[in-house]
Amino acid sequence: MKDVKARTVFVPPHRERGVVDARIAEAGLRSTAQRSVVYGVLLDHAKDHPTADEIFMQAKTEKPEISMATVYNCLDALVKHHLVKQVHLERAATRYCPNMDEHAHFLCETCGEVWDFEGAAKPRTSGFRVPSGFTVTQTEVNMRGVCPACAEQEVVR
Amino acid sequence: MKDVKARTVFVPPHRERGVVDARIAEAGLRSTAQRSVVYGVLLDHAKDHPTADEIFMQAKTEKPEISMATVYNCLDALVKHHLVKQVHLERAATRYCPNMDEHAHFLCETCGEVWDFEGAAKPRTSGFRVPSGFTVTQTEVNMRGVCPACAEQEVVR
DNA sequence: AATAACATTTAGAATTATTCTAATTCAGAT
DNA sequence: ATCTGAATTAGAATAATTCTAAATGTTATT
Repeated sequence: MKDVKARTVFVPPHRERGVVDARIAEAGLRSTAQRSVVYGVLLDHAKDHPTADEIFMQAKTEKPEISMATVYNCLDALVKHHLVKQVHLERAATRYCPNMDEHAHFLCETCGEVWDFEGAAKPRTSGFRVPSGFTVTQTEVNMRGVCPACAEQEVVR
Repeated sequence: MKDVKARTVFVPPHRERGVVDARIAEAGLRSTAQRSVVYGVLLDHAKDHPTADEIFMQAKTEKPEISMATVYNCLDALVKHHLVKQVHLERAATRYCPNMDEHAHFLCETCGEVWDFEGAAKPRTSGFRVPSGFTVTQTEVNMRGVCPACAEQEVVR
């Protein structure tokens, strides 16, 4: 009874079998089931900038045995191998972002949501005086303000 | 016995009696002894980007009754009134910076120290596509890499 | 296929940072 | 001097993250 008919599930292109694993391997990481799930979850929720806890909960639906410690381990490995960025916007849980293109993060101070703003050339130390002797390997730009939806609410109120 | 001779203590200009309180009041904050100490400590250690805990320990030497909760309250008030910036560089304790001039923060990934890099015009959304409807009130630029001292060590090793 | 060597995962405890609570004290206006 | 709301306090509570030691999985070698 090998070919029980599987329910048809839409698999988005970035989650196709092997694609995620291949990217992990390319980055020089041993690809394990857990890393694959964690990275996959992040790719699915690229716009959401989820926290470790949110990733954990989602990962559990795909792999119920996964533990929180593993989620942290995986995230650390992914960060170290430049597949994922940590985003520190608030005095709250760290968020994770798999979009490695140059972009800024915008935090709406009213609703707490986070957006990506695209832009700019790669090594943007531009505009700042980097003293000689310092090597800059990464730059992060965080903005805060009010998003359109919240601005709308203000007007109504 | 009113005029016991006080030991002569050097008071740096930014800590002169009243100056700190005046700044707090100007910012629209009620000036209390605790806020004054917390802000004063920050001004003394502007280059250190101390954590709440470090500020607490230093503040205690000036005002032993102060509590950690008050340090957090004060810092929140100072941040809200734009006398101090929160700096979120790592997955560690939030740091605080009383330098409100436009500048970037640089974290040395080897030794963990933080520097200020001066620069740039005020509302620097420059280089990023801010979608219409978003209002940006603040921008924070964080860089990471290796500081000169640590680079030196590398070479020697 | 079995083995060795090593990396990864796991559950749960431990630690650290931050927030909350309720009682007390204080600052500024009257 | 008194009043009122805001600020402070100690300590408990919560939340995020790290640590630990045992178990499991992976890869290279036979």
